Amino acid sequence: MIPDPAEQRVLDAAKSCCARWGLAKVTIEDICNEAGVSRATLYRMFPGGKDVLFEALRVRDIEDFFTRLSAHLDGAADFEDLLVRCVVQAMAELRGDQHLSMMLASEPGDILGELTVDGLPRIIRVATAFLVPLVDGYLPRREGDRLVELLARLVISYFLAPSEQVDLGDTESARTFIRTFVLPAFQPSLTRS
Amino acid sequence: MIPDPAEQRVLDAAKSCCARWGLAKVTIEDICNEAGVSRATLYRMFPGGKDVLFEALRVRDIEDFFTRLSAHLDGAADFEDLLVRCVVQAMAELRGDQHLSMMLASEPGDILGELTVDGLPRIIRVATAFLVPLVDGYLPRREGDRLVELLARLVISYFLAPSEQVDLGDTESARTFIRTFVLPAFQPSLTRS
DNA sequence: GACAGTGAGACGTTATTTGTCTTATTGTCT
DNA sequence: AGACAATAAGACAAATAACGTCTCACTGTC
Repeated sequence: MIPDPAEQRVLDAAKSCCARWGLAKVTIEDICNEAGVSRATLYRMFPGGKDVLFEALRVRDIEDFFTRLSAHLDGAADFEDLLVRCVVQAMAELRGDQHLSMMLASEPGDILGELTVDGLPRIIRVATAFLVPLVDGYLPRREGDRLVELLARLVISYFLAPSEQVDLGDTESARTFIRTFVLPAFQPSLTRS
Repeated sequence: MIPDPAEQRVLDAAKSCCARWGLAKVTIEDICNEAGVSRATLYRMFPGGKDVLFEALRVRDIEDFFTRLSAHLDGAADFEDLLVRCVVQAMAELRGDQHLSMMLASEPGDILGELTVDGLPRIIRVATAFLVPLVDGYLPRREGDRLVELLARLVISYFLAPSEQVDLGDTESARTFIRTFVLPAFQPSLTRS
C-alpha cells in the first residue's frame, strides 16, 4: 500500500478540477492536463475511467478526513471529552471544506446522495474503523459500533441542516448535547469513565 | 432602443454562467436555465447562437463600462483633472471587475485577444464615442480622437502588465504621468485650460 | 377569436468525450 | 550497449453531448 505519487497527483488534479468546474463539467482530459499525465496513464491507473477515478477520490477523501479527525482526539481527558472533541472537530472540518461546499452549491443532488443514501454506509464503515479503537477502552465493541454510527449520523444531519437549538461546531453546545442525548444511552455499558 | 428585460436577463445569465464555469465550459442550455428562458427564445433573440450572444454581451459590457466611467468625470475641474480621473477610474473598474479577472485567469488567450488585437479597435471606437464629447471643449475634434485612443491604449497596457514605475490606479502617480507624457503632446492644441 | 410571444421538446447534424490501442521515447537496470 | 518497464502522444471508433432548426401547444393581449 505504498501510495504512488503519480496516482496522488491525479487524484489531486481531479479534486481541484472538480472544485473549479463542478463534477458535471470536468473531463478526463482536464484532469490529465492538470496532473501532467497522459490519458493512457490515467486509464491504466483507474481502469473504468471517471467512475472509478472519482470513487477512488471519495475513498481517499474520507480516509483523509478521519485521519485528520483522529489526530485531534489524542489528548482527550475522558469519555465525554472524547466524544465532544470528535463531534466539534468533525463539524469544523466539514464546514471548512472548500471542495465540499463548492460541490454542495453546484451539484446538491450528487453530493447529498454521497452524504446520505448512497455514501452514508461507507462513511459509517470508515468512521467505525477509525474511531471504534479510540472508544474501545470505554465501551464493549458492540456498543462502540452503535455509538460511532450514531455520532456520524448526527454530525452529518446537523451539518446539512443546522439547528437553531444546537451547534455541534461549538464546544459548549456540543458538550451539553452529548451529555443530554448521547451519554445516558451508553452509561450502563461504560467500563470506565 | 428600449432594452428588452428578457434580453437583459439572458445577457446577465450568460455573464454569470461564464463567471462560474469559464467561456469554454458554458453551454447554451446552461444560459437558458440560468435565465429561465427556453432555447427557442434564446435563438430568437440572438440568431446565430453563442457567437452572437457573446458578441452582444461584449458590446453591452463595454458600453456599461464607459457609462459608469463617464459618470465619474462630471465634476472635473480642468483638463488635467479630467484625464487623471478618467485614467484612475478606468483602472479601478478594470481591476475590480470580477468577471474579467476570472476569465483572464481561466482563458487568458480569448480575453487577451478581446483586450488587444481583435477587441481593441472596438474599445477605442466606444471610448471615442463616450469620451470625446467630454474633451470637446478643450481640444479640436481630431486631437480629441487621438487623445482618447492614446489613453485607452495606455490604460489597457498598464492594466495587463502593471509597471514598477507608474500606477495609473493611483491619483498622484497618474497625475504625474499625465503631466509628463500626455499633456505636453496636446498643449499646443489646447483651446482652454 | 386572431395574434404575437413563449416553453417544451423532437429532429438531424456537429463537436466533444470516451475508452482502447499502437508507436516512439525516456530513463533504469544489468 | 541492450533489454526492460513505464510513459506521452496521438490515431481511432463508439458513445455522448451540444448545437441550431422546427413544430406544436399554451398563454396572455388586443
